[in-house]
Amino acid sequence: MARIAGSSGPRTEEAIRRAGLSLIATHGYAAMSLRQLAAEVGIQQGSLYNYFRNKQEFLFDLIRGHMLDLHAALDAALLAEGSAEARLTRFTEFHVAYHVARPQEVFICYSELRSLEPDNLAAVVAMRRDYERKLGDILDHGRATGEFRLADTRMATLAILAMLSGICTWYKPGGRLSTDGLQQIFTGMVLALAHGETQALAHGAMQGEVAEPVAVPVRRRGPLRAGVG
Amino acid sequence: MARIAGSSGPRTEEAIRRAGLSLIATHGYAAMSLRQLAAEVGIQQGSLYNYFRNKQEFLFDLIRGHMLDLHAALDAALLAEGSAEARLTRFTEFHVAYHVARPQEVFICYSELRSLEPDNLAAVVAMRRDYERKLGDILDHGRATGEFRLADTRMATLAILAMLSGICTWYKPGGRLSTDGLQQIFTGMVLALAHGETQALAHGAMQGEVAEPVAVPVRRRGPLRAGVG
Amino acid sequence: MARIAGSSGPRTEEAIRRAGLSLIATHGYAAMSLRQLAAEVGIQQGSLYNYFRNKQEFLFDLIRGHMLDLHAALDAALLAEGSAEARLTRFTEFHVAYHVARPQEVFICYSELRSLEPDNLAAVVAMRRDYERKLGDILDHGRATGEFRLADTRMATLAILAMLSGICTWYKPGGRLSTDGLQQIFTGMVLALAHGETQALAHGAMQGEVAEPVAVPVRRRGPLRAGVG
Amino acid sequence: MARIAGSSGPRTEEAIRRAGLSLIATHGYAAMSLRQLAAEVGIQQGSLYNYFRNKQEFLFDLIRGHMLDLHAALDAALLAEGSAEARLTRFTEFHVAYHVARPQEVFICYSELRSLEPDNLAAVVAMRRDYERKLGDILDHGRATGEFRLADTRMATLAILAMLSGICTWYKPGGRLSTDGLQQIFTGMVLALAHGETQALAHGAMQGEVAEPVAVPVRRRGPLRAGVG
DNA sequence: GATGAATGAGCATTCATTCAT
DNA sequence: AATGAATGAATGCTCATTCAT
Repeated sequence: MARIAGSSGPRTEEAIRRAGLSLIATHGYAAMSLRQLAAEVGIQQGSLYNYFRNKQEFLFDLIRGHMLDLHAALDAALLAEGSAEARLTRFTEFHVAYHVARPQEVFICYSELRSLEPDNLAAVVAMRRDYERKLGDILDHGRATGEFRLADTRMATLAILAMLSGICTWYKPGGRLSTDGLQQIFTGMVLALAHGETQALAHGAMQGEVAEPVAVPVRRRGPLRAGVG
Repeated sequence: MARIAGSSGPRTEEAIRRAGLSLIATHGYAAMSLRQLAAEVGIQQGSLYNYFRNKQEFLFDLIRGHMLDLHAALDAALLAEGSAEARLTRFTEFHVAYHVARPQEVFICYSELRSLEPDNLAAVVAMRRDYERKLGDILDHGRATGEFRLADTRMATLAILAMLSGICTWYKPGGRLSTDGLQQIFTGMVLALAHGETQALAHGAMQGEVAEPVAVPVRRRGPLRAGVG
Repeated sequence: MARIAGSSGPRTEEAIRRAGLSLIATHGYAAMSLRQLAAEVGIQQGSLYNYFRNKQEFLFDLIRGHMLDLHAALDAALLAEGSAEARLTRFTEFHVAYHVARPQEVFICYSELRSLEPDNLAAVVAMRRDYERKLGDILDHGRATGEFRLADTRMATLAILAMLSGICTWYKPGGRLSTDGLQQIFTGMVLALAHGETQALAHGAMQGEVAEPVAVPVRRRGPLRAGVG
Repeated sequence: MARIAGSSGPRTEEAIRRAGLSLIATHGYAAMSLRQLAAEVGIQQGSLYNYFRNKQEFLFDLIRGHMLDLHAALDAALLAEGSAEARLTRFTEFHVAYHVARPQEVFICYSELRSLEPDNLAAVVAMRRDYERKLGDILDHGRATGEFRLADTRMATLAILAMLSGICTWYKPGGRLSTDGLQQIFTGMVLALAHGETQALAHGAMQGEVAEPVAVPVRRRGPLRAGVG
């Protein structure tokens, strides 16, 4: 009943954020119940509503908060001027480090966009577009200076981001590779991608001429329920 | 009551699969209700159970069916022998074509793994690992023959798959680029990545020596509910 | 689980309506929980939603259904032509009989208007206005023919309806007076009211001149919590 | 935290009473939440409990307080002796004036009786019966002196109170009629009702003999959910 | 006198699922 | 193969109330 001795708003709030992050990353927003969340935190369900107005707002706060942090950290990392290559390296190292440091937040920022209501989604998508643009600017600049040879910088932007962001789907702390190791390997791949396209395109074109078209079955055969009538 | 004139199993089954695919891709498995699904198909909720034993089995059937198709189609595409480069090109073209042709199925195969119950998950993960291995083998082979210069073929496997699979998150039919165009651009990037690593690693190493460590904020400041308390 | 042998939609629906009517009349719409309603009917809460879309719709259906009945029955009762006095007698007898026959429905039609959402409220208020107009027309007609002497037919309409409708707040079947008795007594009062105004107005005016103004305290003194500080 | 500069008990108490009155009159006791009440007053929910022990006590205080005022004011209004007719006129003028002056309090005294717990209800019902008796005594006295011709003074008491109390359901300040106007019109109707019954009864009896019985449908036909199967 | 954080029960509503018809 | 009525548990959320500060 009533306020528990020693209870304190900020502590509870932090616990809610942490538990929510973990539950959403594990089960997904729709599958996480506020009962679970409250239990994880060790409070009653109703008490959650001292910290957010509803479940959707909670999700939005988590995602928006993370995006703000991400932007601020990226801006700090890119502060120092340099060549496009230097900047791309910087970007990659930053992105890898960030994904390794906060994989859950990063993950839900991708996976739970669909759970955002239209207005909230619009706000987040705008922030994401800004982030993409920062990478896109580096690539455009590098192509202009001749440092990079890219057929399509928009595609390259999306490809690099997908490649780097994939890290958070399989990275586990204490794995085979350290953050440093990951940074080096991924920087290598990103720079190769950015530099080498001319040569690669040649290959691609060559192949394109000779290759038979790839067959993609449009429909599966057989009943939905395998093994049943 | 009872069977409506003209109703027919196979037609209904196909409608259920199609509607389910679309609903799960849009809202997610947990957020899709069987009410919605039945309404979309134009039948009563109870009738769905003539086509699957429960919601989980429905999801598993969709994912498993797709994985079977994917493997069969990939094997067909890779039948012709060739250099590692030729095979990587083939793989990339296939993967892009498949993702463009069936983006929803591909998408839920990634996004709804967490909604699978343990046994079902294990089965799907095994199939996915097979798929990854097929790409991994190409990369390993190419490195052995000296065609590719890759620091870490496992990382490269994951990176390439992430890059290519990202397509289904933004691809819309009728966009700026045709399937052909996408295939060429992505083949270019993948080959560049596979070929160019040595040179790139040099850059990475150079940067690595000088660069200040990237700062990643571990915690956000400020209250959960922005603008309040 | 599932359908109980012998269960049947129409029977359940009727039971829900009857139980709902009684619960709303007794406790009020806001204070009636759907748990209570389901328990009264002997089904699970969720099953209620086979019969209405939500609580508000249930209330609206009850009220609207009753209003439709009321209008149909009044029209039938007033079919026979006659003098204004005959019609007013008919109206009164009908209204009393109806209130005595279905006191709960009548009661919630007055008391739960405030629980209706704006659109539903508008629909009901329109029907009520029609009903009032039917009485108003009788009074206007009677004043035009000289049968009635009324200072203000609108006020008389409201006064007569309030007087008659009050019956459902205290009427209990099996009380001192039969329906017939009530009809006669209330017809007498209504006709007296309608006929006698001239004479009465004279009194009113006389009193009005001499009477001291009535003092109405605008505010109570003393603390809210009697007996506490 | 703690006490805000300038806050003061009596001012807050008055604000709570006023806001509560308005909220209960508008939405009903059960539908008014203490959240709403606190928000209206501009304090936190918990602070309300400095002014009442619980929600029920708050309602009871409002109703009881109003009934005390009502009695005191009526007694003052009826102090002067006079004929039954003079006293009935006085009563009517007073009742109308009071309802016009404090429509919300009057309204909840009728509409929220059902929300009172048994003991509180008993106390209020007793006060109300006293009030009715004061009118009943006037009518009985008038019938004894031959001033009034009433078939049933108990019914007349209830009818007159219902008629007059109905005012608070439609009265809006600034309407077509002033308080004076309303007093005159309603006094006219009440006196007509009290005087005229003999003549009216004759009519009623006449009608009663000839009239066909009024048909009251006991049950509505058709489904609960209009327009659906 | 007021706050803010908490409680625990209760709310209307939705869920996947069942099964007699 | 389909329906419609049912279940029982769960959902997100609100409620009146408490009390250390």
